Amino acid sequence: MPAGDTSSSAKRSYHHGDLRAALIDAAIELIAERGLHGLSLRECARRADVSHAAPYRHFADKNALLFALARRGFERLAAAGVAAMAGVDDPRDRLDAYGVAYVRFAVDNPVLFRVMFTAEIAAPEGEVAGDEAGAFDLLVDSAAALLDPGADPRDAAVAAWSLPHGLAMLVLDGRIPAAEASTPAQVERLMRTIFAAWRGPLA
Amino acid sequence: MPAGDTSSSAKRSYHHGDLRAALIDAAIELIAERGLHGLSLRECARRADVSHAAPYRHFADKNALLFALARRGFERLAAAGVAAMAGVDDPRDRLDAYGVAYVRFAVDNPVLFRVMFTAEIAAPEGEVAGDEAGAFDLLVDSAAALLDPGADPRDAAVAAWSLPHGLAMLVLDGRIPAAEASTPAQVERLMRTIFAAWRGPLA
DNA sequence: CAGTCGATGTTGTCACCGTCAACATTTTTC
DNA sequence: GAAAAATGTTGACGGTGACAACATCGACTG
Repeated sequence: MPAGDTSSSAKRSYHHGDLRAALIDAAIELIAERGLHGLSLRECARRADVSHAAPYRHFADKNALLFALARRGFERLAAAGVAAMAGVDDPRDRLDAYGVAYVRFAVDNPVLFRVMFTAEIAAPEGEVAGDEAGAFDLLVDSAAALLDPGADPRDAAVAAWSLPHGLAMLVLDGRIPAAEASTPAQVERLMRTIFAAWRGPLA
Repeated sequence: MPAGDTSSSAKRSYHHGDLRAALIDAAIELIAERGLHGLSLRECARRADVSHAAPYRHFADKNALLFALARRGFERLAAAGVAAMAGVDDPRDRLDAYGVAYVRFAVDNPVLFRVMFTAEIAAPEGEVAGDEAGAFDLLVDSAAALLDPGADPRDAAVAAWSLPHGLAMLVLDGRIPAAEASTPAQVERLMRTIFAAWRGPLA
């Protein structure tokens, strides 16, 4: 082979190199462009310069690809939550920071977020979901830190998850009037206002 | 025609009678059985004992059918909210009642609720969405009643919407541990506990 | 270093789907 | 009672998910 040609027009000598990752990236692009129902394995294959059946060497079926997207999303969300709470000691501030990071993640990664919480995406045969449970544990721990030692922190954790989750969903769906949440700055202000108004009762 | 035969096996003399409603019912059934991506116009037609292209006399396309489902959902949700708040005078109790009714509606009508908040379902050409804005106004009014006259009630309304919305979504997605929300009674208790813990700061 | 074998990519195929056009039948309207 | 509008049918087309059979590449093994 004369020279390593990385231009997009060159044929990748039969094997692709990292088709799995290319398919995931193409899927995110496609969903961003055409919506979830506009995703097709064949179009992903086309964008990866590969034949229409090649994806089946990396994903058992379309659902498996979506599951991989969801998993990537949960990993990044968990990382964002941990990062947001790092260095924050006050339990209430920790929950606030988590909530703000949660909504921000959703706004910044609308495709991943929607896929993460799209039902009908089941874990393929051998896979285990685990990641979202981890995120929930993080909430339970933070909620436990600001309740009486004897109280059950799970209800507080559910509340602490429901509010940012609902806000994120409504913003993503455009249900919140545009005047309220059209720019990122407005979204940020909205989040902080709501969380501030809501943090009181958990103590 | 000898006698009015309403049995399912009899052919409805070319015209169906109320195909539009039959298609909507079939769609709800189908989604309940196979999920949103398992919905197909052809299968709906089959279940209505009608040819595969007949639905196009009542819906411009698949999206229009889904939009009709969503609209039915918004109407019923609004009715449930109004009914729940009827006779409740205290503004906080009104918001509580709305929230509980909201989550209950979602749990009782998972198919409608999910379709209502599935993005990518746009209003067909001549249609207007309006219904969800009405639901939002209801929240704003209730929130306004318990704030200082000068304060902007919209943030409170968004919060009052986000919490039940997020809770409903998480329960529907099975994200809340089964031990927390497996039976309707548990869901009801969870809702009331959360709303009770959260109602304080709005005053 | 040759040969084998698993991983990866390709071609071909099938059933199903959304959508349209052309045609048939029924109901309504004048 | 005929014309017109509404409703249902048949047939076709391109796109899709999924599978089977085949081709090629890369890595290990003797």
